[in-house]
Amino acid sequence: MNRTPRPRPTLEEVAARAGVGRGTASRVINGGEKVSERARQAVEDAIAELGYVPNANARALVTRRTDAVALVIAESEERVFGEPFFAGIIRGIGAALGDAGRQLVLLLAQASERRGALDEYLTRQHVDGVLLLSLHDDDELPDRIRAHGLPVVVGGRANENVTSGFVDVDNVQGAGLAVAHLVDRGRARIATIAGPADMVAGSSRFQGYAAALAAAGREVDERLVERGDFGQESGAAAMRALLDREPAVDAVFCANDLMALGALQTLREAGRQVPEEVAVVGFEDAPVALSAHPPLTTVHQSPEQMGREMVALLLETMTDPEADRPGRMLPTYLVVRDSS
Amino acid sequence: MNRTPRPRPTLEEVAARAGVGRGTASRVINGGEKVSERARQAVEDAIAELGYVPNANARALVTRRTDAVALVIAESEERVFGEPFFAGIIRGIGAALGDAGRQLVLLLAQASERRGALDEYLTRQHVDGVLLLSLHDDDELPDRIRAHGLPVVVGGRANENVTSGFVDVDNVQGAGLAVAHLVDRGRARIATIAGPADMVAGSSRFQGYAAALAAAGREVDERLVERGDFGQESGAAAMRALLDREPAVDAVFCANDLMALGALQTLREAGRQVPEEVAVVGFEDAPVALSAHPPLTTVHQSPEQMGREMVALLLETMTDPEADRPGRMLPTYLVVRDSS
DNA sequence: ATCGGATGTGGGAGCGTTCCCACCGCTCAC
DNA sequence: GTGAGCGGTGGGAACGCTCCCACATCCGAT
Repeated sequence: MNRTPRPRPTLEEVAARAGVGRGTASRVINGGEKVSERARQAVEDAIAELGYVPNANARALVTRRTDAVALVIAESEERVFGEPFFAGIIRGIGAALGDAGRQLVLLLAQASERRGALDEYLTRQHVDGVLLLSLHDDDELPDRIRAHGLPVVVGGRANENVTSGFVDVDNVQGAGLAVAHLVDRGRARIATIAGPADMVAGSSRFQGYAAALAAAGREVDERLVERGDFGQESGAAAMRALLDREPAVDAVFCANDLMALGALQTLREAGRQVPEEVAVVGFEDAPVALSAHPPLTTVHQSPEQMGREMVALLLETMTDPEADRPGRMLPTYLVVRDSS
Repeated sequence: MNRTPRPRPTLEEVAARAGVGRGTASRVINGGEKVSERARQAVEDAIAELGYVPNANARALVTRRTDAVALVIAESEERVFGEPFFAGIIRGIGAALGDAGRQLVLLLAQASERRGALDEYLTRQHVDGVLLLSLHDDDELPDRIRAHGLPVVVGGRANENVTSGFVDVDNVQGAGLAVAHLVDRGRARIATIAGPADMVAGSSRFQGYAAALAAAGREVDERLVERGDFGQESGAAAMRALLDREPAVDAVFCANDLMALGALQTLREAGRQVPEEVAVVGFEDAPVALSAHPPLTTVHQSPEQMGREMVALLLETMTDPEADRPGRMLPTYLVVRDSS
């Protein structure tokens, strides 16, 4: 049906039909001030009859804004759709943008060969701002984007010296919480399975571990430190190494839940009781933490709140690009379950 | 630095700098035919010096195309980021669109209250076409979109009588494969744990089950039919019901892998050997199928291919919106592992 | 010489908006 | 009665691009 889709009506046509000028019609559409009730009604009727929809391109051309914000995720589909962290943060972002009357546009920065296309898309005035999610090392994407005058907010810094606005979890504080808890529980030899040193989440959680030990008057014992890659298997391997080297270990703080799961697995295989003989604490409070055996004590972070915070920061930057805004650190808290 | 971000250069400025006309500059940018080497060089230099980037809105305003395609996923973040199916299909779509020089824009149709905003976005000439992913029942979204003259392709029909172009897995054929396999293995009492009757994936897989039994000269025995909701727990419950009612059951075809996992769990608890006493076959070939105990025999479908196919269909529709294009059914094949 | 056809080129028109200014008709104060 | 002020209105200009037509140039064929 309707084989010939007549061209979309323009504002001019709406105005003509309503018997008013183009200006008045425009005013009605844009929350019009100073329009008589009579004119407003006529325009609204005309819009309904014609099925008029404004052309966003024409509008953006003159207003220089699109009311859309891009969320760029620089990870493989596998990771994005694997970690529940992303679901949470996207929910937060979507909700906050919706409240602000803006549309969320999600872009995956998959293969690096496609990076060019992404760049173009962002640069060509399709969106008013960019949220960037990537826990990766030295990505020049944020700088490239900003070079084009687009506001950017990064979620989870890639390295310590980010120049742009960012929102991140306070990793140092969170790790400190976890370790202080283990100290409180009277644990004597508190080990850690740290994350990669070249990721902020890795290095700063280790930093928090060291700080909390220092606060308790202890020192970091290299024999009690192992590193993993945030994967479960690496956690298991690290735990084996720790047990070999230091059988007397009675607690371990893992830089994320997945590695904690691996540690739990190794401990089970080694016949060590958790938490009686060895206490285990994770970081993230991912859903798996709850269903682990035993349920995992872990540092809770809220991806949803992180998303909201990113949006808030971006909106501020958009209204006043000049102000130097500091990054935002989100607090964490400890969820004590049965593994400690 | 650069506190006053001078306005973006326009095409006119590029042309002036290169000492050519606006038309020539435009020609260079758009894969220009009929441009002298000299002019091309001058324009390219000017572009580089000025850091010129075309304004997509201005371009779209006159060309009436944006070279962007939206992928709308009408599911909760939880589901989207839970099922690996989505990761696969998005990879396929992204790759295919990239090959076609188009940008993928992902939109989540989360809370229904936000549906209005989504509608607007799609309608206002931001994208040239829409891919819709939703396995839900009676969604009017596709029709609304099409009413605005936007080409749409739906992935996985919601119901039998879809009017739009769609791409779906051939569920009937796949289920038939699975059941025929069980018949071949000499199974006598082949049960099924079907999906919801109001989803195509549910009803047509059941249909395939019935057809394969008929082909083997058997009839559907209502006592061997249970229904689940595609969740693991529902599969476990259904299996319990089957065992209670018909202890002699020696095979079960599950409408998806997750329910098969649940069934496996129940069988283990009931002390039944798989596959010796009871054979289990799933549908989907999700990653979990491989890591199940025992590894699950299942019907393989390729979400990635489905994504590519959706894009192909959409591109065709975009070049010729008139032609009535039939939906596309993708074939499946059986992956035999240790559970049958 | 003259012409016809490539090959390049410049720039006007127009895409559908918003912005803004000029202007209209009233009312109210003086 | 005059003028200031206000609610309301119409439409020109501009946003930055592509399209297309007119035109200028140069070549080889007649």
